[in-house]
This record gives sequence, C-alpha cells and structure tokens, in this order.
Amino acid sequence: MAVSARRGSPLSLEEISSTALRLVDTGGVEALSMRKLAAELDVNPMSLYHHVKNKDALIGIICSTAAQRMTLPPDDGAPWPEQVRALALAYHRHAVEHPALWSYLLNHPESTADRNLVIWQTLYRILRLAGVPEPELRRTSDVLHAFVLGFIIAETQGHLPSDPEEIARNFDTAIRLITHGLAGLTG
Amino acid sequence: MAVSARRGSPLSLEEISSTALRLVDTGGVEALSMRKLAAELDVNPMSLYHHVKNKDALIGIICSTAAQRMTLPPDDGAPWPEQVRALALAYHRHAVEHPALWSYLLNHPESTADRNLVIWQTLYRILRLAGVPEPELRRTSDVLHAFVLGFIIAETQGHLPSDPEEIARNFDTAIRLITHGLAGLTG
DNA sequence: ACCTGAACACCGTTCAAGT
DNA sequence: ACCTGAACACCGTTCAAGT
Repeated sequence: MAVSARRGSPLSLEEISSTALRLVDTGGVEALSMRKLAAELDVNPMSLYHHVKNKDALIGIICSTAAQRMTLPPDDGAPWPEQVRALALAYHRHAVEHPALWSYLLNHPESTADRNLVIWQTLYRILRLAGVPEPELRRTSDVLHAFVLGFIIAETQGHLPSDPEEIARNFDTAIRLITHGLAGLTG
Repeated sequence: MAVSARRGSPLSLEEISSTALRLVDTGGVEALSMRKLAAELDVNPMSLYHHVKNKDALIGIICSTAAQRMTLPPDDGAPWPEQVRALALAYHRHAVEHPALWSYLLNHPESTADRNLVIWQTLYRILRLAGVPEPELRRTSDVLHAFVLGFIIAETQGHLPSDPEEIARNFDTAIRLITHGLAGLTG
C-alpha cells in the first residue's frame, strides 16, 4: 500500500501549502525551509519534491493560496472614495494576516502580473467610477497599487508606530492623500 | 609581518563593504554570501569576521554606505511641487543604481528609523513648505515615504512597464497623485 | 593584530533504490 | 504512484591555532 509512514493519509499538496503558509506567516519567508516543512509534516524532506517542483514553485503556490483568501469588497454602489477606502481596508486586513507574503510579492512581480485578477478588476472598476479615463487606467492602477503595497508593507514591517490609534490615523492620512490625489488628477 | 597573503595591502572595512555592495547591486541580496565575498576579495572566508560582526551587520554597513551616496536636492527656493518632484527624482536615481538595497530596506525598518537623517529632514522641510501643519509632519512624511518606497521598488523590480517613455509617464502620474493629494490635504 | 583550516549545524536538490 | 536515504554542493559561524 502506498501509505505514508507517518499516519493513515498520504501527503497532499493542500496539506503542504497550508502548512508552509503557516510557517511563513509566523516566521517570515526565511523561516520556510524544505527540511523544516518536512519535519513539521512528519515526513522525509524528499517526499515534498513529489508534490512540488522546488522551493520557488512552493512559494508561488503559497501566494495564490493566500491570494484566494483575500475577500474583496463587492460593488455596493457607494461613492468612489468610500469604495477606495473599502478596497484599501481589504488589502490591509489581508496583510496583517500574511505580512511576509506581501513583502515577498513586491519582489516577485510575476505573482500579480495577470491583469485579469479580481484585484485588478476591482481597482479598475473603482478608478472608472472616479473618472479616470480608459487609456489612463493601466498607469493609474499601477501607481496606486504600488503606493498601497508600500504603505501596507511599511506598516506590517514596523516602519510606522504600532499603537492602534496611530495605525488608524496613518491609514486615514493615506486614504485622504489618495482620494484627493485622484480627484485632482481627474478634475 | 601581518600582511595579507593575497597581496601587499591588508583587508579593510572600506574594501569589504564596497565589494559587497557591488555584489548586491549586480545580483541582489541573495547573491551576497560571506564565502563568495571572500573569494571575490581573494581571502579566507573567516578573515571577514575580523572586520565585521556577522552577515547582518555587513548588510547594515552596506546600507549606510549606499545611503551616503544619495545626493538630496538642496533648498533652491522653488515652489514645493517642484521640490517634491526633485526629491522623488533623487530617490529614483539612487534606486536605479542600488535596486536590491531598497527592497531590503523596506523589510528592515531600523535602517531608516532615525528621524535626524537628511532624508527625513529634507522631506519635513518640503512638507512644511506645502503647508502641512507641524503635528501632522510625522504622519504625512511616514505615509509619503512608504508610497514612494512602494513605487520605486515596484519599478526597479519589474512590476511596471520598463520602456523609458512609460517609466517617465508612470513617474509623472505618481508625482501628480502626490502633489494633488498634498494640496487637497492642506487646502 | 590579523589571518587561517578544520569543524559544526544548517541549506536545496539529484539520484538510485525501495514498496 | 509515492516515499526514502545517501550524497553533493552550497551556506553562516565558532574555535583553536598560526604569524
């Protein structure tokens, strides 16, 4: 029988990636090693290679696993500044849960290159609502996404004061900068 | 004589850090290993530890070496939006030369924590000029710095189109977002 | 003071062998 | 099909020994 030596059920990609994600969330990307992950799963390090091509591929999988857990705000018909805020909040909440992943993401553009991802579609929709003309959509969304990434990573990595009140104020300043900026851009 | 085995002059911190910086600039932070660096310097890996506490300390030294090479625009009396642009351009030029360092920086807040650094003082000066009230200086500069970091890293890491024309356009969009944002914040 | 070699505890990954 | 152990080529770092 092809049964794992460690217990009844065999190793699954699901199990591998969720355990790996847990390691990364708690200890950062540098806390993830194939050998530690295998130990955590109570399995031989080399067994992992049967489910995953290599470490880079594994991190790629972790990223999409985590991305799917990000719940984006629906189009509720609210004014666009409120929708900008709601979207930024969604980024923010996700980043707090998976801080290391966002840092990794900023250094690995492949992960978010596909413009059909919900995250881009949502951003496009809100920018259209804000009056950004169609030929400027790509550029404006690129810049905004980079801004928000920078802010979120700065916060989760400890560049900013970490008491809850100051976090709220910083977030507010960021949102006001963006909404005023967008208004000025299109007005 | 306490003379290096490799040639006339002994190993110096200067030499170590500039060689290390070169490695990081060309191959990213992950291309820097104590052993490769030692090979590059034609020296035993362990000799490095006589000049530097460990790898982390070395990277810290590299960061400040590079930081000193960043030339910030002086106060030329120009209107604040132009000075914002000039400062952002300084960030940008530096980032193009040392892309890997900025990614590292965003994950290591210690490096830029000291508010007496020229970079913060310059930013404060410009924000005062833009009419940001004193009690908001810290917050506004934090947010802006995070935005610019995000944008610069996104660009140097390949999130954005890389043809020169599009780079200029993206930069322009970013600056306009920021200046309009600031104007709206204080107006 | 400055440099070195051997050694230790880690990595990712390949490959041939087991069931 | 799935798992494993031994092996290879790398890491950072300590420590005792050399000049």
